[in-house]
Amino acid sequence: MVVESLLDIAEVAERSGLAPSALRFYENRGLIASAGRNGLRRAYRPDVLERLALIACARGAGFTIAEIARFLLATPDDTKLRAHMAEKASALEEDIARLTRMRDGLHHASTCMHEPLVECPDFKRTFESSADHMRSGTPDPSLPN
Amino acid sequence: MVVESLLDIAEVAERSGLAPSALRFYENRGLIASAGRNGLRRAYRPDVLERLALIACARGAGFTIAEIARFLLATPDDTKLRAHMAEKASALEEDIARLTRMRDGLHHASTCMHEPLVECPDFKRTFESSADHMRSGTPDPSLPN
DNA sequence: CTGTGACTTGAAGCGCGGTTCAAGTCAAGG
DNA sequence: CCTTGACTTGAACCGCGCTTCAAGTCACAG
Repeated sequence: MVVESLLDIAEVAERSGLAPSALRFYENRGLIASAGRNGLRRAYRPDVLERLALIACARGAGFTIAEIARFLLATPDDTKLRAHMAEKASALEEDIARLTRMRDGLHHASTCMHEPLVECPDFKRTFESSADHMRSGTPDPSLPN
Repeated sequence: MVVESLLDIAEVAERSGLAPSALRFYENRGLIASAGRNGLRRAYRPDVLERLALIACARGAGFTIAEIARFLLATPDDTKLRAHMAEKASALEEDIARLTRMRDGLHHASTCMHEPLVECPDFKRTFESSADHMRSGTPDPSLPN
């Protein structure tokens, strides 16, 4: 018999809302580890759920599986990784700003009466700064041929 | 002869920062329209740049190409779509909250001295509410790239 | 007329994040 | 013993958002 306090993969799947295939996939990629087997079945320590919550959040924040794997191995002396994290944090800052603008734009869009919607000046204004970012580094000043 | 004020695909590509292949792809999917040809070459009206900014923003906010296509066809009487937009707006609200939490977590992580980082209680606390969200079952949204 | 060279097309390929599938293994039950 | 049924594996496949490729077409220079 195997230790009792461990969770079967099926149970972890149910409680985490992830498919068993996803759990195996994560294990394969080094995001989680199984603590043993019960016959063929993977058995996980309960704290895997906590880790899965973290992974879900990171995924939601746009991190790739590979990045998350690296972050999970972090130790205090890994200064490179720390720098990387700080970098990511400020990237998130920008993402948050973008999403906020988008939210406001959508909010307006859902009640605006312009036809078509795309031509609504208020709606357009939402994206002015994004357009600026696009124009960074354009050598050509004038339009017509 | 073709109208003069139009932009060649190459110019649009340069000014938008997108690859020509991406522009063709978008056109193929109905996100943008070319206003004519100059020989074989697509010619775009200048306002396509504005639209591309909008598309970039929407993409960044996690909308799929197909969704964006639908949104761009919106008219004021399309109440279904309006509802959909409002829905998306509040989904963004959640995304923003999640990203904010993640940013704070990363911020702390980049200076925390726990070994391993994953065991830091402060860091963990960042994800408590996410864990709750897992138990209530959620069809995980995903962000790009 | 013949390059040249940037475009055109549709189709195939890629990286990501998984899911699905075929085939195999195990523990328990009859 | 044999069956059942949930798991195991590696490999193939999927949808997305493009990119790349092969082959073709065009305008213009010489």
